[in-house]
Amino acid sequence: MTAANTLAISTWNVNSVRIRLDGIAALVDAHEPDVLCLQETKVVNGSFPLAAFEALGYVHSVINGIKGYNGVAILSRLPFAESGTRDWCGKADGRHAWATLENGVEINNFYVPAGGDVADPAVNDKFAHKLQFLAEMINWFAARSAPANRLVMVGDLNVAPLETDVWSHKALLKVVSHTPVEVELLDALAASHGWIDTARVFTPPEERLYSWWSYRARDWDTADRGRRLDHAWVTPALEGALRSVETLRPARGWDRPSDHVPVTLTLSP
DNA sequence: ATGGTCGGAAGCCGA
Repeated sequence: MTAANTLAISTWNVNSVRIRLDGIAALVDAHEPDVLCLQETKVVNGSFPLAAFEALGYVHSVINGIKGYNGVAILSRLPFAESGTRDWCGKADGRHAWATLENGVEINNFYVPAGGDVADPAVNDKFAHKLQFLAEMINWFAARSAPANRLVMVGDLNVAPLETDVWSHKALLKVVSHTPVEVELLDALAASHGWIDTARVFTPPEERLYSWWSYRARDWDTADRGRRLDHAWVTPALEGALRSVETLRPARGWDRPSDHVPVTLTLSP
């Protein structure tokens, strides 16, 4: 548990929760999050390794898994006042879970579709799905009550919006995750509810910042061809509560790493 | 240079 009156929330695309339990324990050692928001858990709810999380003190949970791919989960040391899951784009494909803590802070954990390889919705259904998913998020949050609500949104949003969120802006302009149409949708999502991109409060936009490096690189660290796909946003009501955002780059070099690293947001709500 | 490597419902598919 972090110090009194602080709330630490880690988001991590683990690329299989069952194979990443050692890494999760290492993340807990490093950041001592109160709440863990995981994506790509890749396991049905009945086979989720809850006991491993309970042993680390995360006795409260909401999980939304499907067989073999996708899947999200929120594991918490703090109790929930409410929690649930939601389907998007008419698919029960394990991409959203939410939980409201007893202090009223609502945490939304998303796994936005990656979008496939071709950045054209007319020929690539996965890209069309991604754009529709982001559009639904915009409408959903815009229709909610005032941004005075204390909301957190974290997860693998699969979009790197800033030029410094990718290793080469020019080289990735036509690569899914950094195309203008995706970036415009993510910007519209942020604007729709006044969301604050918290990592960029602490790391200036001029500075490169990544959370994902491909498995396919021969030497991910030296090549450093990363992208910032994992995000932690808060509504303006929590702006004054922001304390830190840490991106755990060393996790990419751990044994059996995920291709994403954890991002931990600390608030004094 | 259009490959490369992971993880799972495997021997392919999604990332």
